[in-house]
Amino acid sequence: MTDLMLDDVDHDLLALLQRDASRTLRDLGDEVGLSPSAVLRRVQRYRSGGLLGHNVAVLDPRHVPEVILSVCLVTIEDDTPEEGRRYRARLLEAPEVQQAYEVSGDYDYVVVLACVGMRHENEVAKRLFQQDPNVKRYTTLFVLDPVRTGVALPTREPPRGRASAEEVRGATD
Amino acid sequence: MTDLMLDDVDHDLLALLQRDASRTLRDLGDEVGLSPSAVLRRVQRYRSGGLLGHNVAVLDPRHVPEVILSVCLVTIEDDTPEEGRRYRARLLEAPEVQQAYEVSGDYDYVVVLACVGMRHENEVAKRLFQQDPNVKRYTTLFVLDPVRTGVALPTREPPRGRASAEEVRGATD
DNA sequence: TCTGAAAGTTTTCATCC
DNA sequence: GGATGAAAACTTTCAGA
Repeated sequence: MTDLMLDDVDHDLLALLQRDASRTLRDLGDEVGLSPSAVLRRVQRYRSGGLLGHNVAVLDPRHVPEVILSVCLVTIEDDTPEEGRRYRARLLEAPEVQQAYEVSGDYDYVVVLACVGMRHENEVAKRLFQQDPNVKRYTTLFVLDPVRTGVALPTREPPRGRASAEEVRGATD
Repeated sequence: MTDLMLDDVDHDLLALLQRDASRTLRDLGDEVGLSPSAVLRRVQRYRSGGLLGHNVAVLDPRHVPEVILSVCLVTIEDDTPEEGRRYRARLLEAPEVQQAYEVSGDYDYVVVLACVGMRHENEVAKRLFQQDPNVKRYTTLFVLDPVRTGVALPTREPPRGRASAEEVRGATD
């Protein structure tokens, strides 16, 4: 799939949608200088190009009772492509894996778990890390404060200067 | 603020909204066995209780040209409450900080950066980590593969069994 | 607290620029 | 590509149970 060509209005729209996807087409159009239907056409283009996925509701982790976030740093035993593929499949099977990244550097995977209560957290960590034949070692960092959570991505390097600082800020500040 | 009381329907609705917040009230109501207006009343309750925040559009990082995700493990110099507060404020000023967690264990903060191109990444890491007076040391783990990204939270411990495995899965699988 | 219907908006699409 | 306007669909409110 070839990358979509994005102009300035596209970058602005994508930043706005990542902050609040519930705004109306008219509202968005007013902000970027387009009619509602022109906004819709662009949004449909992002979707069919695979750039824009679903809209999701964001919960505030501080308001979910007993929620425990933890960051697990994982070193795996056997880094063949095939074993890697299988390990990633096991991670994806677990709904508690909120995020998983294959990384370069001192570890092989960074996995963020979202669990309800310590019992749950331990059970999941045991299954995914302690008992997994492909994990050499791992460390758990428990989250004391989720300073910021979000999945907003910049679509271009922000211009230097204060005016653009808000552009890609996540929705859960 | 006191926690909201959530029944089974609430847990189901919250899981559905975290997967796809664009579904209609009628559609959601059909799935959980309520009328559209009953669903609306519950959603409004989550919002006013602070549990449910904005809806956000999720981009696929693999489709954003030049996007670089990196996980930075940070050890800080001076862990007084006041210095910690100031450091978190500096992190929150940077739009490139997609996620930041204060953690217990081998490091003090885990920071996920989302940047456009290596030049941008280096510039941000220099500012937030190398040049920050409160950072003792840090390591950068570059993301080779974003196996899963998302912010879905479970609101209750999932029952054991295959039926519930999809319940809280993120929207970007 | 729910249902069901009415009123007000929004999304969507055909058409023209 | 974008604007306009009409039709369809959705959200929101409220009366009644």
